[in-house]
Amino acid sequence: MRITTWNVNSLTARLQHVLDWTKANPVDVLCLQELKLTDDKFPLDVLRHAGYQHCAVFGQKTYNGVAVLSRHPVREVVKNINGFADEHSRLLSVTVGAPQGPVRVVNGYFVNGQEPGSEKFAYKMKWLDGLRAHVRSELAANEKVVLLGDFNIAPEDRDSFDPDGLRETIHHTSEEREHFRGLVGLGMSDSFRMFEQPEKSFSWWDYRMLGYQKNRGLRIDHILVSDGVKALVKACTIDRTPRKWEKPSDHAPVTVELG
DNA sequence: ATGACGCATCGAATGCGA
Repeated sequence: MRITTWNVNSLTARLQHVLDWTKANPVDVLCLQELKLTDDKFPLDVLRHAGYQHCAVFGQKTYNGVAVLSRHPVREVVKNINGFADEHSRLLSVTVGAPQGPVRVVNGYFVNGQEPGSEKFAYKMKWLDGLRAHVRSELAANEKVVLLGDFNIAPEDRDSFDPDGLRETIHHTSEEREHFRGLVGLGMSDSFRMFEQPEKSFSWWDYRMLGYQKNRGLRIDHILVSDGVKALVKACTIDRTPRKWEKPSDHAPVTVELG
């Protein structure tokens, strides 16, 4: 069973990439972020035809928007963070009826935050407070929990192409990293770091100034797993292939394989 | 400090991303 997270930066602009990628990589569950479309514009029929019979969608016009595409039934769909009023569509929690037993999948498009000290950064911190409480309750209620998505946090220096030059800038601040460790502290593991990985492994590269060609990137897309999932994890990989295609998303898909 | 690139918005210039 494979579960993938991919920030597509507009599903409308990236639909063909999603179809091409899933044809080559028919993962069981595909979690998307930054749909940038409303629910009524979601290409449900096309994705069903591609094998994703069970879709949960939480869209928004122009910005944000998340979805879970699944080959197995999904149930108990929850939009956004319980008890946290939010104008944005950023979090979608579903239970996937997997062959190995139910897996609670929490798909997030975390707040960017723009700049430390800004209002948007304060919103990011509040959102992360709410998320931690949300994940704590999911862990209390479910043995198998997967928290994945675009975290907009580079957890460690090795997750950035320029950790010294970018120290305490957005995605690199101590507060953001403390929040990442807080999520891990609830009893979750960064599946990517369970395995030996190439140096300078990133999941996002700036469109500008040949960011991808120079591998000036960040690892900000993550898959965290609860202890009940950890024992099943066989691999976690970033697929840079679609980043080389014409008109790519600036993010690459990240996939965890469960045995 | 600014812009660089891409996407969305009713039609051009701007906001936003990371």
